[in-house]
Amino acid sequence: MKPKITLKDIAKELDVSISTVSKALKNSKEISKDTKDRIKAFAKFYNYRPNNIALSLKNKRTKNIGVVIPDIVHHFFTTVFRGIEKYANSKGYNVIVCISDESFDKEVINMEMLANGSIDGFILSLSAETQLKNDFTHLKELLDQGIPIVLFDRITEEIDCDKVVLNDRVISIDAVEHFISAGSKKIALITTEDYFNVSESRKEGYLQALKNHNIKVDDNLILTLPHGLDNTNLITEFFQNKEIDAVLCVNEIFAVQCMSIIQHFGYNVPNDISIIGFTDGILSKYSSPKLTTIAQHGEIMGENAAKFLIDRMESTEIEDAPFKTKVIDATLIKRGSTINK
Amino acid sequence: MKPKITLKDIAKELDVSISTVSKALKNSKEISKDTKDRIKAFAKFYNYRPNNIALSLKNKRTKNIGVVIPDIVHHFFTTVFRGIEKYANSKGYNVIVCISDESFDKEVINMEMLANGSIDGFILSLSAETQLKNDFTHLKELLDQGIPIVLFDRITEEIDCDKVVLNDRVISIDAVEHFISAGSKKIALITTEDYFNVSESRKEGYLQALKNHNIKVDDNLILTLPHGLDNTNLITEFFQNKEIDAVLCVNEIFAVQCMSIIQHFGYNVPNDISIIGFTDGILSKYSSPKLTTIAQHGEIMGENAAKFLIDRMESTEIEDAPFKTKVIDATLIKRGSTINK
DNA sequence: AAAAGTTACGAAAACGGTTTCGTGTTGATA
DNA sequence: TATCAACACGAAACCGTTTTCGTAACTTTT
Repeated sequence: MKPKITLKDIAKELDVSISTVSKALKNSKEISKDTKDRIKAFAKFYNYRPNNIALSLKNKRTKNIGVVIPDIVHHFFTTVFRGIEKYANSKGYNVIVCISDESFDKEVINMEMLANGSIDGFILSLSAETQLKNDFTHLKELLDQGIPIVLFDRITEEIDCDKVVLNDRVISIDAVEHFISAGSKKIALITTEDYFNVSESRKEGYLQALKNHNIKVDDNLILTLPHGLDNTNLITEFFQNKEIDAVLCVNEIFAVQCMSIIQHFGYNVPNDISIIGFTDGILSKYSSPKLTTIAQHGEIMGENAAKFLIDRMESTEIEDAPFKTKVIDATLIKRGSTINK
Repeated sequence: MKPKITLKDIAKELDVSISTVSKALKNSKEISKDTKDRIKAFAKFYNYRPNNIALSLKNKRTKNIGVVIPDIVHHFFTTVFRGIEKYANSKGYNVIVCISDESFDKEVINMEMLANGSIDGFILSLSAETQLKNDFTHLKELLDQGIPIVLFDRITEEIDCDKVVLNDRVISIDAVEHFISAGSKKIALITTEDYFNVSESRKEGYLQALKNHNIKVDDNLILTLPHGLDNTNLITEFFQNKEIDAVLCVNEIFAVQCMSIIQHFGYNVPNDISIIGFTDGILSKYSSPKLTTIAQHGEIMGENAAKFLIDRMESTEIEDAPFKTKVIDATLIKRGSTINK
């Protein structure tokens, strides 16, 4: 066991001062070539590496980013996280993850914990509870302290900061129009309770598309599911005694559940009923038929969020740049669960 | 914008020394009640929180854990991670994640980066490349420096440290015996290349079970798939012109791919061919029929790994405790893809 | 009233770096 | 030979804590 070596150790061993060692290792021309060579050789031999903590304290920056997400066992968030990690790493940053578990308190506690010096900035997607409570004082306080925040996907208008979102509304219109162009008229929507701004936008898009094509909205064709339960029965019920020829689902789980139920009733997907889901995850790729889905490009969202944050943290401008919102274009990936002309 | 307040700020403002402030906030009885009250009130008002970095430097411990996993967009690893995060958080630790992306170099670089003071210990699952190269010098060096490491799932015998693994071999035997007890005789195995020790153990279990029941091993019934490609064609080919009545797959993707292909051939699952896969993820739950799977209890593995690490880091024993290996019992979850008596 | 013990606080070192500034020694210049 | 710049290095401050130790100013004991 050989403990980590410090500047002090090197200085003592070579009988020079700590400052000389520090300068030598940074190749300062204040130090003679001879001394530099001695010190460098010694440092290399003992595998000297500067202590990150000491550097953080000195530089008042940790090169750590805090990422707070509601869930990690979730395809979309993991892809976003991968994008964040990738970009951050390429810029020399490390990523500390906290999972809010959809809880307001956990979100607050974790962020306060990290804000006391552990990180230089946050990337965050709001927990369900936070969105429900509409309480963002914790975010405001952090911004007040000068800690930059980037919100993605589950954002709020209440907070002025950089944001990365999907064009949920527009892509929903596209999806519904994809149904319509194949002749569908009775288009259903399966969504979650509205306090998620993303669900809201998707519903808006759905309604807008119907309106654009003079299709009357039928509230019976909209199913709003509660959060976190097994919804199989509700969905089964929903499809009974209804004429439906297409379904837009706000996630791929609903989509694949629909598909099972529909097929179980003896209908054919896509010929009798077409399906589109959000999230181009593993379920969509391995179902049969494969699901037509809306790819959210989580990795790109993550990269963009990380870039926003790092740019802001590293900006030396006296005047802070205005906050930006980046809209990522979702893509409709046409596969076997829809009729694609 | 109100920047973070420090002990020094409080001291100057209240005209006392820094040490007095520090002691007062820790409720030291060296300080008079009057002074303590003044300082506490002031600190509370300005929302004073000690700086984590300064504490880390002083205490020589960061309360950060480094987690290095090959992939994050992967059900098993995310569940393990959730377990780690949960337990670590409950003990006041934060988690820094690095994704090795199955690359040896990334694994090495990330770990060396973090080892310079950023973390107190590692939890790690080896990258594919590392297992292939069989080069563990980076781990040995870290252990040499006194940094504790816990390995999970993708481990190696070469390194002496705490480990958390699944009883892959035994559960594979159980799975195959579940097939046999339903009358299956022609049992196939679909696995990945062998440098994953987990695949190896699963194959051993498969072979052992056949042996136990005097079933002759047929190499044609074992399909070894390369890593990272679309294997649909290989699997389709595999099933052609063969008598197979059961398939054990080392992951749920293979399992669900098999099921699609089998059903596409017009066979019934489970009546004609039964299927069992590893990983009780989203695919297994939402396929039809639902997959009989081997639940790996990732969350429990994660909790155990975190507990091992934190116990070791916090142990004050002079003599280090011997390294332990915790075997997590997998569970066979019987669902629709097998005949369950 | 002198000695001893409390009380309540401050000074300073330490953690491991970086960086500014000062300074003794050299060699070149006037 | 006195002056000055260049060179090569060290001292010390600083980042924000904790903690040991020293010490005035009282209070208590004898």
